[in-house]
Amino acid sequence: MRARKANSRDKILAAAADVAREAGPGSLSLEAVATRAGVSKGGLLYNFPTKAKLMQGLVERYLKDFQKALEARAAENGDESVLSAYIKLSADDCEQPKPSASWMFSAIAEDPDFLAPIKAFKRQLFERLKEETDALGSLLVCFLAIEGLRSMNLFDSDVLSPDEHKLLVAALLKIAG
Amino acid sequence: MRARKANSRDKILAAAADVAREAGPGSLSLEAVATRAGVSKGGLLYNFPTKAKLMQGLVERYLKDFQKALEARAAENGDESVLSAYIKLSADDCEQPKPSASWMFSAIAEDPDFLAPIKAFKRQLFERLKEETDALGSLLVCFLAIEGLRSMNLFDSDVLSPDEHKLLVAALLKIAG
DNA sequence: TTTACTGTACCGTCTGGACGGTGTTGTCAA
DNA sequence: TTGACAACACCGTCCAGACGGTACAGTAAA
Repeated sequence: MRARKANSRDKILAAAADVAREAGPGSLSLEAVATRAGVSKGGLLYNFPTKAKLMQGLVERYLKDFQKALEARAAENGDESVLSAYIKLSADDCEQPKPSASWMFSAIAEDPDFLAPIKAFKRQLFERLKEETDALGSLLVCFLAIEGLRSMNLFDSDVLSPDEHKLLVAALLKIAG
Repeated sequence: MRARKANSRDKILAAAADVAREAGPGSLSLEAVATRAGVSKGGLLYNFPTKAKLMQGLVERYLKDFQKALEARAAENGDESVLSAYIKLSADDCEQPKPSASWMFSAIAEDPDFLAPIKAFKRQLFERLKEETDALGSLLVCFLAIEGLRSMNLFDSDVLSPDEHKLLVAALLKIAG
């Protein structure tokens, strides 16, 4: 059934992210994912015919979720700018000490091109933010700082204390206006 | 001889970085590195007994070079702050479109712990910068923005135009005071 | 003689993927 | 209504190839 299939796909994608996070990005094997998802290797290959398709699925799901979350934030307070929504969303995302996206490293190791959709999305987001604001300098600083925050979270590099994290977000929101 | 050995080590490390950049971080095999370095596999294993030692060597060389470059920048203009030196150094580093450090992804794939020295160094640098300045908010924004710049360069994500790059650096230097 | 390799042969392990099955579900003619 | 059949979702096994690492014999310079 379609429902059954969709469930399996989601279970598998979640399992892949878990394996990458816990066993390390270099240990993301199909067998490990299958075991983790409670599916046989054959079943995994049925849903994702190749490892490349699995990676692609990971990227697509990530992008879809991110876009949805951003849209929800932006719509939540209609008066607030997209940049503010992006700042707050990223701040929340980066609160978890364990990076939820270490599967990205697996994808890069497999083939750096897998991240192309993410790069494209980011460019698009930047363009959208540029249209929104007239202070390009401030936007650049904010955008890059968020990028830095996400990067640190991804690398599991806990340089900032919680207080500093809050202070940074406040400063960015102030710059964003 | 020591000179001969040291040369071989450097050649091998450079070759490893090249292979990671050109063939992709997931294709960093000992054989590929040996071939690229113009060394036999036996010779490679003579200099780096395991792949882990090779990765470790890569990290150490990177850190040593970075520290030296930063110290040189800071000493160049004695009146200038370390933060300014860090900003300028990073801006220059990130001017090359091709990321010179994609070997980092290979190291992460092998074992995320390989990056521990880099994290420690970054924490240390942050502490040093905190001592230097009294405007913590500004420092946080600058530090994270640089982190974002480096991250984008590492991921080969060319979102910023050269003009925007310059504008950003100027804005950061202004914030840094 | 020691140092710093070269070159080759080889081993054990792991991995992606192909393949042939199996049960369950849906469809449709009789 | 029912029985045949097909599509779906998945299982379990097997295999060729790649990889890290070992072992060892040879060699050329210092």
